[in-house]
Amino acid sequence: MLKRSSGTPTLEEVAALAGVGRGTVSRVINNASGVKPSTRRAVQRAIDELDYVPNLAARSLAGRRADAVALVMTKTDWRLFGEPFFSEVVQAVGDALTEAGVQLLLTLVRTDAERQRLVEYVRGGRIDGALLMSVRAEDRLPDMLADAGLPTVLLGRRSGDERVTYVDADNVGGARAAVAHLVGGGRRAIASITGPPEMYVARCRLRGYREALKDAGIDEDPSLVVQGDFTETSGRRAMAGLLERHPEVDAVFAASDSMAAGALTALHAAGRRVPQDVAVVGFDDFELAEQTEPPLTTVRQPMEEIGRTMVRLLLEEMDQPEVAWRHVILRTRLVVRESA
Amino acid sequence: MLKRSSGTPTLEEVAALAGVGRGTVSRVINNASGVKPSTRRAVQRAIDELDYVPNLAARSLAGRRADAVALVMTKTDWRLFGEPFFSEVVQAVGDALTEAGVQLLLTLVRTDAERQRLVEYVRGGRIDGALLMSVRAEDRLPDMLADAGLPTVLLGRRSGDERVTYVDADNVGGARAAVAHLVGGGRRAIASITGPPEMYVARCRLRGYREALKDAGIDEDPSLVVQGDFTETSGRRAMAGLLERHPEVDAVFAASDSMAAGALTALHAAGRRVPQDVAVVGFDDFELAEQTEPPLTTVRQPMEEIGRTMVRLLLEEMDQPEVAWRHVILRTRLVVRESA
DNA sequence: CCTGAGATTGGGAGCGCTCCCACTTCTGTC
DNA sequence: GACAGAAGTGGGAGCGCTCCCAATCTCAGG
Repeated sequence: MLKRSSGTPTLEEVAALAGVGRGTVSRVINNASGVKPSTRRAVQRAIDELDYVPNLAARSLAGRRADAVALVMTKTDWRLFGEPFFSEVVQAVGDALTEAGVQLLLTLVRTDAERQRLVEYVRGGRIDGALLMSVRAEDRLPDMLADAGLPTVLLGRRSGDERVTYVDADNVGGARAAVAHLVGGGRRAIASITGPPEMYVARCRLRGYREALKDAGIDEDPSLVVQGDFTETSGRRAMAGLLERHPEVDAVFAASDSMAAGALTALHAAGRRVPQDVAVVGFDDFELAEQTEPPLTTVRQPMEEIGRTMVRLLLEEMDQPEVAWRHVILRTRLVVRESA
Repeated sequence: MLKRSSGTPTLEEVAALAGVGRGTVSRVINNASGVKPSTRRAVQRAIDELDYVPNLAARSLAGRRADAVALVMTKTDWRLFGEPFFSEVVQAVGDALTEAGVQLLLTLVRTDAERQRLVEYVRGGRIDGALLMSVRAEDRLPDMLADAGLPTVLLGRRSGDERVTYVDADNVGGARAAVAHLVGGGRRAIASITGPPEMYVARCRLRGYREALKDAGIDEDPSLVVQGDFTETSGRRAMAGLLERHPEVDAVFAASDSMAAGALTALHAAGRRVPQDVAVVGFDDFELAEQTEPPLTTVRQPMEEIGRTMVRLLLEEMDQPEVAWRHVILRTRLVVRESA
C-alpha cells in the first residue's frame, strides 16, 4: 500500500502518518464519537499536514448514499426562476443543504426523456432525495419519485389531499388577512384578481378572499372575481376589464404582486388614485413591491423559512423512511405599505 | 457472489444472466467497440430484463472521474438568474451536458466558506470541471480553479487579457452594428446608456458605440454617454437625465434591453415618440423585447450557442489537459423591430 | 494485584465498476 | 491444413471509503 505519496492523499496515508488505523481516521473525519481526544488531535494534525480531502465517490460507494439531493424544476418553473419568491427559496435551500454537507443538483425536467433520466439518477444512486418546486396539479412526478422510495419534498401542494411531504405558506390565512385589511379600511366593493384555478395555491387565495368577505358580512359578487395567470400583463388586463364593468370598485386583492403591479398600471391609466379611489393588496412581497407607485401593501411569505423547512423535512425523511409524509404550513404576514 | 438477487441489480448480475464476463457488460454499457453484435444484443437483453442501471458512485471511483461539472454562480450572478439571457444560457448548458451524460451541479459561492467548500469539492473528486457565469473583473476564483488544474470555462471574460478559457459574444461588433443602424437611419445626436465600467462587457459595448460614431465621422460628445447598471431603473433614470441635459438627442443605444426598456418609459413620460423623435436600440434581445412599446430593436446574443459552446470547450478541456486555454467569440445579430 | 465492563482501536471484507492483460476464437493467407 | 494476426472475451486487481467485529486498553471496584 501507500505506493503513491504523490497525488491526492488517501485516508490510508493519513492513517499511516498519524500512526493509527483506517477506522480511526474515518471516525475522525465523520465526527463520530468514540475516539480519544488525544488521538483525534493527532489524526487532525495528519489531515492538516497532508491537506487531506475525502474522496466522495468512494464514500458514496461504501456508504451507500450520495450526499446529494436534486432540485427538480419543470419547464414552467424555470421561467419562475427569476421570480424573487423562487430564488429566495432556492437560496435558503442551498444554504441549509450546504450546512448539512449535502450537494444540490439542479435538474431540469422538460421532456419525458429527461424525466426518465431523473429516474435513472435516482436508481443509479446518485441522489438521496428530491425537492420539487412548484408542482402542477396534474403532475405525477412527485408520486413517481415518492413511490420509488425516494425522499421527496414539494414546495406547495397540488391539492388539499396531498400524499407527499410538502411545505406551504398559509395562503388562505394570508389572503383572508389581506382582504380583512381592506374591509377594515372601509372598502366594500372589493374585487379579486385570481391565479389559474388549476393551481391549488390560486384556489386557496381565492378561498381566503371569500372567507374574509363572509366574515365581514359582505355578499360576494362573482363578477368582481377575475382570473389572471400570475403575470403582470394578466393583472393589467384584468384590472382594465374590471374598471369597465365595475367602475364603483374601491379595492382589489390580487393573488400575486406581479398581478397587483399590473393592476396599478391599469388604475393609473384609468386615472384612479391609489389608495384614495382604489386600494390594492398583493401577495408575495416581491422585491419590487417597495418600489411600485405607490409602494404595495402585500402578504409576505416566509421564503427563507420555507426553504429551510423543506431541507429539514427532506433530511428527516432520509433518516426516518418509516414516516409516510409530513405537511408543514407556515404563517404569512401582512406588510402594510401605501397602496391600501 | 450474486448473493442478492433483490435490490438494485449489479453489473455482475447482468453478466451472469447474459452468460458473459463483467468486462463485456462494461463494454456494452459504455458503448465501447470490440463486442460482437450478437453478444451485444444478448447483454442488452439482460440489461433490459433486469432493468439494470449502473451505479454511478462505483463508476466514478473506478473510473476516476465524476461525470459532473459545477455551474458556479456568485451572489451577484444569482440576481441575474432571472434574466432571460442567463436562463437561456443555463438551459442550453443543461441540454448539452445531458446529451454528454454529465451532471450539472448548481453551486452558489457567496462567502469565503462556500468558496472553500467548492475547492474541497474539486479536490474531493466530485466534479470534473467548472462553468463560471458572469465573472467580475476582480474575481480571482477562475484562476484559483484553473491553477488547481480543473477544466474551467467562463461566460464572458474579465479583461482583454484573459488566461482562462471563455466564450463570449462579439460585444464590440454588436454595439457597432447597432449604432451604425442608428446612423443609417439618419440619426446624429446618438446617446448611449452604458453598464458599469468595471464590467468588461460594458466597456466593450461602449467601445463599439465609439467606433461606430467614428466610422460615421461623428464627433463623440462625452456628455451623451451615461452610466447605468444594466437594470431597468437605471435606464429610466439615465434617459430622464439625458433628456434634461440634451433635449436634442435623437437616438439612444442602451447596453442592455432592460436599460432600453427603462429608457422607453422615460421617453414616454417625457412625451417623446419612439422612433419618430428618438430611436432606441438595446442589447440582448430578451424575451420582453418584442413586447415593449414599441417593440425593441436590439442586438441578439446567441445564447443557445454560447451555452453549447461552453460545454463543448469544457469537455474538450477535460479530454486534452495540455491545452492551456481557448477563447471563442460568437457573432451577434441585429434584430430590427420598431424602436429604431 | 486481579477481574470485567466499557472505551478505543485495527483492519478484513466488501461497495460496484473500470482497466488492462492474458487467453480464446476467428479470419485470411500461403 | 497450419499459422500469424486480428477480433473478441474473461476476470484479477484495484479505486478509497465505511461497516463492523474482534482485539486491546483502561480503570473502578474488590
